[in-house]
Amino acid sequence: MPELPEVEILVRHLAPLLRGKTVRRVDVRRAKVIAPTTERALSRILRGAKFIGVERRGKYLLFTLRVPRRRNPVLLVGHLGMTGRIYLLPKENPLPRHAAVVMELGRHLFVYEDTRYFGRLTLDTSGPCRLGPEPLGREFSVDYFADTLQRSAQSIKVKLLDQTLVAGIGNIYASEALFRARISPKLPARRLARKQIQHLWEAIREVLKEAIDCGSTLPLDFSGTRRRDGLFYYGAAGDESKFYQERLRVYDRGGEPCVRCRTTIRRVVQAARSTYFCPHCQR
DNA sequence: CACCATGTTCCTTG
DNA sequence: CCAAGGAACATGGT
Repeated sequence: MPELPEVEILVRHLAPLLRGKTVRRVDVRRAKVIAPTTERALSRILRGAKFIGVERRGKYLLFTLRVPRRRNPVLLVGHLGMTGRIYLLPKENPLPRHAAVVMELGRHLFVYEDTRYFGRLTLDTSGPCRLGPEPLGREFSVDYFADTLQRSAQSIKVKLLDQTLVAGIGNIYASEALFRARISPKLPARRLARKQIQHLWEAIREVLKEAIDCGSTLPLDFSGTRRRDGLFYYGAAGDESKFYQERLRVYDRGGEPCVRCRTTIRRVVQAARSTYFCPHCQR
């Protein structure tokens, strides 16, 4: 899935394109992704609604729309799961096989496609309501981070994936941040020293900021017409994503030498997910 | 066929 | 009650 940086880049891309556009028609092709909203309800509320803005919260996309004859704007919540994509497609182009929700907007279609259908595009706001603070925001202080970590026996890697602790870190950036901070992913959260917590806090912010900077300087193509799909994250096709992948220091580098000490990078499984780390640099 | 995959939620076990 | 681990969700790539 896109983690925080990928969603941030997508939101920045979509915001100016969507602002002022009116939804003419809503086509739900996979009911699961709008649950618990029904197709009737989604269609009734969104038809005639106009996009005001798009924001990101953690890994969620928040679309705000003004609805005719309604006081308050409506919030449409998106989450890309592992394989979700959102882009505008010229009307004459064929729809992708796994188009889950399609909205007609003038000459373009708003397409939410998702091969595995793990993501969401819904009126249900409970997802983003459960999130912890933004890692790049004011609320995410070192003190808050330390207080929360001291109360958990969970391994620090698994803890970083807890979206109620801090929102937006996923499997890739959890490994990357721990490598940067030189902390073992297996260390129980409560056993981190204050200095390590400070380092990890900085590493998280640096890793995320650098990924956003990287994405915002690349010439991304969001057209969705194969090849480069605009999502520059790990696993995407195209030269840009290769360039991006090279920036990851440990993720998916099991068996390769550590860039700092040449020790072989190890892959371990924690909470059923892969973790990559350098057993020498990270103790 | 085997195993792996950017995420979240739910269930079981201890 | 809580934490931890695993399965489920669904599809595709290697």
